Amino acid sequence: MSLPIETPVTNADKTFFRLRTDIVEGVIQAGAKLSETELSTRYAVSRAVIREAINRLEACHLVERKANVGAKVVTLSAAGLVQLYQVREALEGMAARLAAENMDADEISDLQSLLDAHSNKVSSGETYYQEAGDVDFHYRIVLGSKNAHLISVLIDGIYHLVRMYRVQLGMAGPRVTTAFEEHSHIVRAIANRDGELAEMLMRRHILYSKNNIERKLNSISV
Amino acid sequence: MSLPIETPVTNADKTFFRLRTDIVEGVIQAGAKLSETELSTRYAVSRAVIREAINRLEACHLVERKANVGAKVVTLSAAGLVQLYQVREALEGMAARLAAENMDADEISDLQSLLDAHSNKVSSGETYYQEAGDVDFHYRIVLGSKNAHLISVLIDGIYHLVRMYRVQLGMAGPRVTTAFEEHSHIVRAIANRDGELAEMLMRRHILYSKNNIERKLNSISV
DNA sequence: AACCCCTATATTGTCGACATTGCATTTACA
DNA sequence: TGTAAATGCAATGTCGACAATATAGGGGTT
Repeated sequence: MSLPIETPVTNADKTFFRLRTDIVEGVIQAGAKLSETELSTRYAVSRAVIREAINRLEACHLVERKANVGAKVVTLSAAGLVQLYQVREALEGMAARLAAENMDADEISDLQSLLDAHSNKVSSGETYYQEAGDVDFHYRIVLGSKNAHLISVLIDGIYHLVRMYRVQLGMAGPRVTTAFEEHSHIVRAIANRDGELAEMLMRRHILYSKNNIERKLNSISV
Repeated sequence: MSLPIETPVTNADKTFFRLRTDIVEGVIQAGAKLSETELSTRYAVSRAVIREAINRLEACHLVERKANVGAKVVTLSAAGLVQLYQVREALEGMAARLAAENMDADEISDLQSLLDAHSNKVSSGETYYQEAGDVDFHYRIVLGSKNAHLISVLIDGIYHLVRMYRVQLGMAGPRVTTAFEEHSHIVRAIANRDGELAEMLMRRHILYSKNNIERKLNSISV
């Protein structure tokens, strides 16, 4: 996959990435307190490095901080999930519209062949690739919008939270075939340079996705 | 006005707010380099405080940072403005939709009376109050969405950048009466609990606003 | 004269120590 | 006995010093 890899250069970068994956994957529990001193000994770096990492985690809404008290990992809730998907709907809808206007031809054909590849994997029953494929698809459209703000908010922020919900609710690969068809229709709209339709389809796609994960969440807890 | 005021508690908070206003108001020029040592002497705080402030400024897209090199204030451009307003359109459109669903009755009547007050000020020719009134209106709708992500991204991030464009392009009070009518229609849609219409109207309102400021920008530079 | 390498300097990254704040336990008083 | 002030502790906030890195300038070579 041709996704731009984030390359950590400084120690604070590495610590930030480690902490982020640990939080998203649930190694550090949701709602847990992040003690600066404890983390600095655990990761063998100074408290300044930990502080910078925590500040960045706060910026992407994975932890909440209170002055003179400390930082906590965010807690997952049904309300939070709904709000998250509302923002996704707005932003990714716009991203699809802009992608229809701004992606160049070879990017679109790449996207189409990506979809074909996924089609093969799915029909051969590879459940592993499902989430990766979904993520890959959405990434390309967001990047195709060529809008730096959109890209930053979604890829650096929201997607990590979305993944945190997915992982911690144990969503392996739901509604595969239907989602695949929705992806197809979106790509077709983009190829036709129909931004308005692309936005509509993307918003519905995310709405369905939200309803699905929400149902799962309600069936598990409370 | 009943806007929630950010209260700085720590030294890093104060420094962050000071730096932010200095950047938005143009006291620190767009594109200027932010030297940690220089700022620490200028503001009489340690470099750690400055670093934390700069990190937060980076999080809200007011400065850009490169590892082992330093931080620069963002530069304003026509393309950047367009992208910013595309995000605004998506997010505030959704905010208006959610406000129509989630604001309670007294919040809506407050919003209505706010609009009436502005109407008086505008017809009496107070140009000063125009931007404050506009900001106040948009703030209330965003807060009325009751969506924490939406609120955070817009109020903590995007609005400061928008204001930076306004201030540095010398936009005093453009298209007052037309904007006021647009506000009226949006409030009416919200009062009727018509989220779909509220979103449409808000998106158009922001589109018009973008076209206006864009025209101004093109007439000044290049 | 043009190019490359090397060195000097200034800036950022990292660290450990100290100051200050919040919280829990204890103690004094009504 | 219940409440409230006082105290001790642990965590965060802040600081100055040291280490690592990038950039600019000079010197040497072809």
